[in-house]
Amino acid sequence: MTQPDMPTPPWERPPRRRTPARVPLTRERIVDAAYTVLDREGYDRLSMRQVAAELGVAVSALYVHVRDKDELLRLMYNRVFEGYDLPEPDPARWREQVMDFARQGRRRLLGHRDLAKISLGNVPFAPELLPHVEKLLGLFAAAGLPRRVQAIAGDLLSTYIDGFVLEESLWRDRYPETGGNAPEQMREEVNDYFASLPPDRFPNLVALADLMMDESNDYRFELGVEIILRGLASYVGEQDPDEESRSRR
Amino acid sequence: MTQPDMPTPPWERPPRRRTPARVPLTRERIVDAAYTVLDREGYDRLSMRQVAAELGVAVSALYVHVRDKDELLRLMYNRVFEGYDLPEPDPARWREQVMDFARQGRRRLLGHRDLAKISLGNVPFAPELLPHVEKLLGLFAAAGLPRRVQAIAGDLLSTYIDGFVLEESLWRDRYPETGGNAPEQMREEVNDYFASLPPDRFPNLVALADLMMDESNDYRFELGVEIILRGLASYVGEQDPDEESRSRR
DNA sequence: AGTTACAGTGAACAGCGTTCAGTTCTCCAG
DNA sequence: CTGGAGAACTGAACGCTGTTCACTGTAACT
Repeated sequence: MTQPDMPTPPWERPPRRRTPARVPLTRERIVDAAYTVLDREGYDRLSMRQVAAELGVAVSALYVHVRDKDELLRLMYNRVFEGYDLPEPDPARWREQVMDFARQGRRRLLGHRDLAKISLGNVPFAPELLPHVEKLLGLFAAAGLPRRVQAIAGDLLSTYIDGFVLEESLWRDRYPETGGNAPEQMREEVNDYFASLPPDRFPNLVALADLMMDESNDYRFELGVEIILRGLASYVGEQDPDEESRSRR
Repeated sequence: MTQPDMPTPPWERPPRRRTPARVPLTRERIVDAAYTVLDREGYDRLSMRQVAAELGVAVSALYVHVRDKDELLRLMYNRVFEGYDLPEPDPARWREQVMDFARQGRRRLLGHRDLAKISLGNVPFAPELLPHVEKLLGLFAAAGLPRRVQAIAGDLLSTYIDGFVLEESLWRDRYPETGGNAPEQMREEVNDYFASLPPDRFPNLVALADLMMDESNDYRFELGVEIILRGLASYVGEQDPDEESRSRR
């Protein structure tokens, strides 16, 4: 050990500890590993044991850093929003800005297998996520929406995004193999199925058979967002809807 | 035992077999039991073993009637729509009719604990459910919506309903005990939390604190549906949106 | 140098979905 | 009434799962 009264010569123990021999486990590393397992195995096979194995560590070691699997899933969820940078609200362009938010959200959820399943099980009220909620609300406020509409618009939009992506991944799960042209084949089969229904009992389904499973998820997604946007826009400048019923209570 | 050579008196064994001693297991009875377990234990504790125990039967007996747990969940999901009776489409009242569908959907999902979780994991394309999809589409067709909007409107609406109810139940799960006034207390706590945020960093959240967790889920739900309805209504009579981009492909 | 604090270990527990070789029961043909 | 076919159901087992706990080894501080 070093003498207390002598300065330590620099070559002796250069930094006090160069490499901690064992890389210490951290929440970050655990979440990283969890994402690796998620992408490789999918949500149903995402288990504490798999995550531990990915890190070359005993299962119980995880529980030192993470209360339980639920907390791990919450930590994974929080990361979905990392690096989301919403622009300053521009009242003139709020619709494009919200559409952009939606597109970005979908892209992030599609970035990891089954991530939508995790997202739907959580409410974005973790402290780390509040800045993002705040910014989205800012967009709606700038648009001039009534307060009550502002308060619900974020929910409505996020629910749609999560639900849409979840449905995308459900279809993917049902047609897992079949090589590269799986989505194409799936679309064809489903459309054929709808088209083959008895037209007297299912006139509308038959008539829309070609559109139920559109060739472009992107288009269907954006049309959905557009419908919501038009609904929101119809409230611009209005009084809080049903305001009097509130003061009546 | 009855004597072999004597005619059986009618009161002895009136029909050849009165009660089959063991009530035969059927899909119906299994789904019934599954709902009982779901209501009592919740989705996470809904297991094949619990269902079997509920029926007083070995686990493996279930697998004679049901391929796997996934199929059981699908059967449970199908029952959500049982007895849904949509009215004949009335073009003049399509908005009320759709709102009614939404209200009915939410009420059904709220009818059993965690049912929304099951609903979100399924697409309503089982043969038994197609009549309901057909009828909903009929409403949109009668409204005079463009075909592509018709094709997506059902998805949009169902996703919203499922997502909204799921979120309701997530909040319920987080505040399970605390007696009768749990929702009231929860609302207060959450609102206070939002109101206590630093106003310079979260101006919008603070400003909307009183509305984020409204006193009335009913009101928030219907406002969401109303937004969607207004968005849909804005398309009435329009050409298929982006139609030319489709023919361009 | 000895002590303290703790990250990480390995075994264990209870419960899960699913399978399968057997047993039991029902019903029909002879 | 008997015998047998076939379905319905059982019990045990396999390999998973989340979580806990007494333990070991290492690092840091006095």
